[in-house]
Amino acid sequence: MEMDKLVSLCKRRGFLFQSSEIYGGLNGFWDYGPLGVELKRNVKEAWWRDMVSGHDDLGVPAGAPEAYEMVGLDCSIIMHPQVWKCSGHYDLFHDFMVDCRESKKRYRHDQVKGRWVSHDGKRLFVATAVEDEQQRSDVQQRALKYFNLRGKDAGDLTWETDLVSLITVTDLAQVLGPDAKQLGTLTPPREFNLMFKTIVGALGGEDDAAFLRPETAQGIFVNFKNVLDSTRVRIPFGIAQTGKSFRNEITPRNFTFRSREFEQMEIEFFCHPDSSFQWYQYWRDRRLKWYVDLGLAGDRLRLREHSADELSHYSCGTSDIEYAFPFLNSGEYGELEGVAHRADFDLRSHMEGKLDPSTRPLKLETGPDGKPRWRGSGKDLSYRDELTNARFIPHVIEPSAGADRATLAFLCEAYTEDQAPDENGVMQTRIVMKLHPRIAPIKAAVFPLVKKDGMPEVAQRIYRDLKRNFNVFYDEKGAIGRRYRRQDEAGTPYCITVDSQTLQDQTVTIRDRDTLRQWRVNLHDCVAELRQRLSP
RNA sequence: GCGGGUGUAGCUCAAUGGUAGAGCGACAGCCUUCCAAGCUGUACACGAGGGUUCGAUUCCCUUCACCCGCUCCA
Repeated sequence: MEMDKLVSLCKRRGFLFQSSEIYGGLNGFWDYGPLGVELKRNVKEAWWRDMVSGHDDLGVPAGAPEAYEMVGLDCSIIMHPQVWKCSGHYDLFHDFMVDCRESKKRYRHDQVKGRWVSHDGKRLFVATAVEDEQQRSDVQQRALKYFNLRGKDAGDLTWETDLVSLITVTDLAQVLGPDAKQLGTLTPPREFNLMFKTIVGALGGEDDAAFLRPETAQGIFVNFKNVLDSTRVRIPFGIAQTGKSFRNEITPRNFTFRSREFEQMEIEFFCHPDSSFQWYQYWRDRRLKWYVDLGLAGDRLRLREHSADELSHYSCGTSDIEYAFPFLNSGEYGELEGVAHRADFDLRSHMEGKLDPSTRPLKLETGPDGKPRWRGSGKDLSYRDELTNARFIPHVIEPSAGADRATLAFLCEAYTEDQAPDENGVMQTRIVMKLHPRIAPIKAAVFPLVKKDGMPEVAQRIYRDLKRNFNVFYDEKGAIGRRYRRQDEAGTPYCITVDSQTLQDQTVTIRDRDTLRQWRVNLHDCVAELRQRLSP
């Protein structure tokens, strides 16, 4: 499937529009149209129902170590700035970058290392961005090459310093960039604010800076104690939240896949450290199955377990649920959801202060003065087992899904072109969105076969009956075939048609979107018929 | 952020330094007894800003957006 066909259909039928389109659009922002908003709401509602409100707190789900509870939360988008300092986002999202005008490459300012060297009265800083062990040899080779010397002449070079960070260099004109052949090709370091900054208070200045959340998860961690104190939940349990998050992506791309404003569906699942790996496996498999059950079956969906060197030091497992989006190259997958074992990193960070994720066991990150880089809340976020009186900091499993990415994947998977006969029996190309009935924006359309003989009146009564239960659509205009095809493009799974036989025996036809099969049911049974077919 | 490409009606596309045309779609009406192209009619567009010019949708510059590649991000 070519992506532009789907993009065109989304625009044409009102699934997705570019944000602020009449003003030329805004990079990285998208709007959901009348069909799109129904689809995305259905995706979020299916997630909430399947994970939270419909969860059976008493039973042990297949694959789970034991029964568990689920509760929800909806926290503010703007939180105390200290939240992001302790979570690590503040440091991580404020990188300084330098670009190379010659090689067109971009580097993190603090990660570029190099040495001052001089030869024949010329002095320069040879920079490198290769891995630690190879930095010295890379610097030497490139210095020799620059001065047009052979390897055996390495002794002619005068090294003024050992490897130092590019941060220490003020005059970029004397720098040989990591992939450059000429001097002075690096731009001055520029700050990348990956968190959206805003001001709290009408008279606020820089001291009142706050951030739009880059993830919903931190709101759950900072409310962990509130939930414990107000709900009687006991470990193991999960807190779920859906909501908007914001990241100032450098390169928004690929339709809605990488947006600057996006919606997440996240669970933080709190459990005992001893059973955390079993819970990680449960959530990984459970979340994959959710996508399969809603229609993402097949090769385009996969679970990818992160390799050991990809994992954070504190994590003993992370998996991505990925989908082979049509805009990616063959063999490439895009992340729909990450299921991460986060151990006690987050709760401890909000207690003690920002932890250094590269330490094991985790230690507080300290500044140049030896004091904590960012102070935590100082509140006790440990958990006391009321049966054993044991006190511990829970470990966390985090299934973090993108609502817009899931919605986009469902759209991509649903887009189908097949052949269907026209009124003369000639096969015509048909565009049909084969969305799972649970997430389809319109559940059924009701038509009178023709606009006369009392058929519209009967069809309207059926429409009103159904409308109390489902989002259904009534249409009496034009040829019946055209009305069917319109609903195919909207992804409506069923069409109910009143014909002349209805007037005799009170039955109507129901047409299946995917098979084009039709069968008759009594018009009073339409609600029951649909309910049975739309239930999870 | 860099390089390349693209921007004309809701969608897909055309033409032109002298005031834009088609197909599909939409709407109104007619006709239609089950899978889009039967008839009549209607509405709707040169992404934005500036420049050159008597005159710019067309040429130039800037900008915005989208696509491809790199980079980046996770």
